[in-house]
Amino acid sequence: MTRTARHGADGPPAVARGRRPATSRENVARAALDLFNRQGYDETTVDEIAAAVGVSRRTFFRYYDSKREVVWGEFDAELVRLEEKLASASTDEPMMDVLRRAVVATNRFGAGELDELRIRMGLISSVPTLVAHSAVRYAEWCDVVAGFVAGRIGGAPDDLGPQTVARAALGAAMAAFTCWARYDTDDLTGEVDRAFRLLATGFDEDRLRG
Amino acid sequence: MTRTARHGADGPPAVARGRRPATSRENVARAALDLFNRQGYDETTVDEIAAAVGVSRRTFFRYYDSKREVVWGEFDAELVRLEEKLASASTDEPMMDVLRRAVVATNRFGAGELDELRIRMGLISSVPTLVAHSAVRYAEWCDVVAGFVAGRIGGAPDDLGPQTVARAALGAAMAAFTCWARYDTDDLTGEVDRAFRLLATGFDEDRLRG
DNA sequence: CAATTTATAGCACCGAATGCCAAAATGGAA
DNA sequence: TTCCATTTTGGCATTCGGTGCTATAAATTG
Repeated sequence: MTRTARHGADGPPAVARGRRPATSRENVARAALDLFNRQGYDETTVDEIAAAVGVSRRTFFRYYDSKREVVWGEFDAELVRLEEKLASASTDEPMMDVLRRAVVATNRFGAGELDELRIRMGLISSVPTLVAHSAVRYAEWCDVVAGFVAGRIGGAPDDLGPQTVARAALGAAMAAFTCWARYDTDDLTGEVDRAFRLLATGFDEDRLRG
Repeated sequence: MTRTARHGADGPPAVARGRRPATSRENVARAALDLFNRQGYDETTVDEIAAAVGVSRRTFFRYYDSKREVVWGEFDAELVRLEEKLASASTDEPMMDVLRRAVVATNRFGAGELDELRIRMGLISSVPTLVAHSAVRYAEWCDVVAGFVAGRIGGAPDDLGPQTVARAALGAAMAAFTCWARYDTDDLTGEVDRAFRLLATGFDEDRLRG
């Protein structure tokens, strides 16, 4: 991260020296998502976003490293929360239960955030460029889960066991998210919960039908 | 696919009219992989690949739609084989057993192919651009599996059940592949088999340790 | 006012990718 | 052989995302 203190979450407020920022990450994201939503992701150029915000193209790239990153918002923070939940869980609770509850917990959103989240997830799961980029972001998510699993069963996070669990868990989470984003169900956490319960039963065919 | 008959697999041989191709997909792939392997993917420009093959940059893009596609070789054909295996399986055999055996079967490679495959998989799982693109390719794989699962348990391929199984299965396959590509084990199918058995037992903790 | 700090704008540049058109190379028919 | 249809190639212009560099604008502090 080469981002300045202004964009980060930590550090003292540090009274504003120097020139004031012309906008904010939130502002840029709002303008960009609005354009993506109206005219499509690929049909929206960085120049247009910058113009909509009222800054230069070069400045856009100081707020977001790339056009695709805009859609991901503050995903980093969610990763940290997941890691904390997993680390603080009781070692008595079965591994897959801990995992399910942690993923469910990190994906609770207020009613006000759901609309924007649905737009974001709809884009991420349908625009090829963003589908592609999601693999990079989700790899970080996988690393967190693999680390947790390795801690539980022993061995390295890169071993087959932890890797299989982590990537399969990611698959379950992605399935829940895309189903939620596409259909009208408001119950995101419910979908996540169901997906992880299916996963933990080894995809029992009767349960899948039920 | 806007590719000409020459590159496709079907249609009559159709005696060569017109100008002869200056090279072939295989040729381009060999030259490209060699360069990727020696100097890195990002450090290799399309111009270099084209020069190595002895064609123009523009012609390179007639053999492969993009630089990243080169690494994927003839992945399409493998998809077709997977679909056939799944469709021809006995309906008596448990779903997850069918799936495991089909994936194992479509990933048997001769000793001569393994070295190149390891290079391909090493790139796919380590170069960010290719990690990203893998999501697009693997989405097609998921569609095949989700279709199979939906056929077994009823409902639409887009429903939560089939999507969860398909994406989790993909995760297991990816875990097996990356572990195989990184370590020295020559037993690719063994890794795939193990990953899918873990998946089908719901990640039993004892089995994971064993 | 001057010095320092921070953010911005603008420019040049690179590489991937696409559309377009002319030229080369081949086989077949007149 | 000559002409034509066919197919591939090559080169050019263009678009777009992304990066490095530099000058400048705006703000606080002394």
